[in-house]
Amino acid sequence: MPVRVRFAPSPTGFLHIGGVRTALFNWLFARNADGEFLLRIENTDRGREVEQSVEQIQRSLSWLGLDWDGEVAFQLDRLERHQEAARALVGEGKAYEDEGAIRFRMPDEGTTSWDDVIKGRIEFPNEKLEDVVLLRSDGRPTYNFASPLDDAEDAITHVIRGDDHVSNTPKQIRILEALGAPLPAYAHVPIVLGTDGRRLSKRHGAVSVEEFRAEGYLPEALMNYLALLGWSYDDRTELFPRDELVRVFTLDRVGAAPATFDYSKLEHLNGVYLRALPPEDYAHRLFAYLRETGFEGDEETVRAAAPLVQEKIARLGEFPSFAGFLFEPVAPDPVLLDGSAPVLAEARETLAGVDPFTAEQIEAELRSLAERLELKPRQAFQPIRLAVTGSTISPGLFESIELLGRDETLARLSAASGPGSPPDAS
RNA sequence: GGCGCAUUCGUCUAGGGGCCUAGGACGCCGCCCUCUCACGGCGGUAACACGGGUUCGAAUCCCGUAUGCGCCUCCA
Repeated sequence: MPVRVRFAPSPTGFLHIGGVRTALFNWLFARNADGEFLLRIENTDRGREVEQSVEQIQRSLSWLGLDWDGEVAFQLDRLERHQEAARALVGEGKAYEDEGAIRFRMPDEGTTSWDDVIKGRIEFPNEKLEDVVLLRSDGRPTYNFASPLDDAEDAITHVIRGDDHVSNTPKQIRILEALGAPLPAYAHVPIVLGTDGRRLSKRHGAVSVEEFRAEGYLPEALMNYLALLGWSYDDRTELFPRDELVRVFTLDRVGAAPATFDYSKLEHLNGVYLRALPPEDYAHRLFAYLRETGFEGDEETVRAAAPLVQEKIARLGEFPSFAGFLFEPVAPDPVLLDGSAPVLAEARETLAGVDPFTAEQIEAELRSLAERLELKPRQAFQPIRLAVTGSTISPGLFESIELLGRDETLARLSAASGPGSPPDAS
């Protein structure tokens, strides 16, 4: 029997990073087995439905490269079949009417159990299973009825979902049995916690895929990180390109304990992916990202600056604060510039005569200038960096100067060394 | 409260009776490289929740306790 899994979010908001990980595990499992990955929207609670969320969910999955098979399904579209099934159960005495709603008759004795692919054997005493509502009085099915029914109809072989569904599972198993439907395998993946040890929520900084995207994370890095949250291949391998992940992923290596989301590790991994990009790709993706976020620098300069920042930043979103000086005027802190006027004036003079105006030539001449002035390289270069880039942190100084161009560089040096700059120039 | 699940460095994890004086990664600290920041290199800090068993031997098996999380909705 071919593997068939589904990701079944409710359209109650954006795709949360914990949900994405569940989707990822489903997708990896399906692709690894050459099976199918379906997307089903569980919208039986119309009241909580959030507009645009279905589009957003699809956009987030697509961005991450989690492609689904077939059309997106909507639970409510199968309303008739749900009602039919409920009526049949009532007819067989397995369910009964209760003030307009239909309830399922759960067994009172014995236990219901299954071998969870991730958590092992789980057993529930039947006396704890209440008679769940199948159909609300308005005729709409509830989640615990619609979900297993749809799974059966879609021939889902493995239900891979968050472990907050563990206690629903025995109920769904009983319903499926009453329906005479085959049981899928269940794999309950632990939830993702925020840094405060609580379930990840909006309190924890970025949690939606869109936010990570906006901050300049690469989808492949996020995927790699998410895969490592609760799953591991061995005791040392951490870098998994997408295809490799698909090849080696197995459910039995998913851990049973909840994991805490670690932003700094994600950032580290993102930096690794960013640095590994071929320079052309890097420039291209950097520019595409900046455009998306509304940054208005010209493409030529962005592309030229790309190699200067590739080794330096871990998120594309750091670009503006790091290389923004190439696109807009700077305002260096006069206090930090105090006493630097002489060096800056000398540098200005030197740079006025550098020819050709290349990083290599600029470096050579500024170094000899430092020597002449008997200054250590950093003593000479730091004020220049400040004057030219407006910050004590910047890409390589000489490359930056070359890119900025001679005129602008000289102007900035003048401005920083000119009268009125140092408060106590007299 | 009931039921369920979980519990190895701060975090993600390796580990499935002797290979563990517990390995890797992120973070953190120090040193080196160095025009700043990063990268890179080297070194360091740091964990088997607790208590009982089982066994010649337990991080690994069993029981209990504690703690955390989840569910207990005509939510999903």
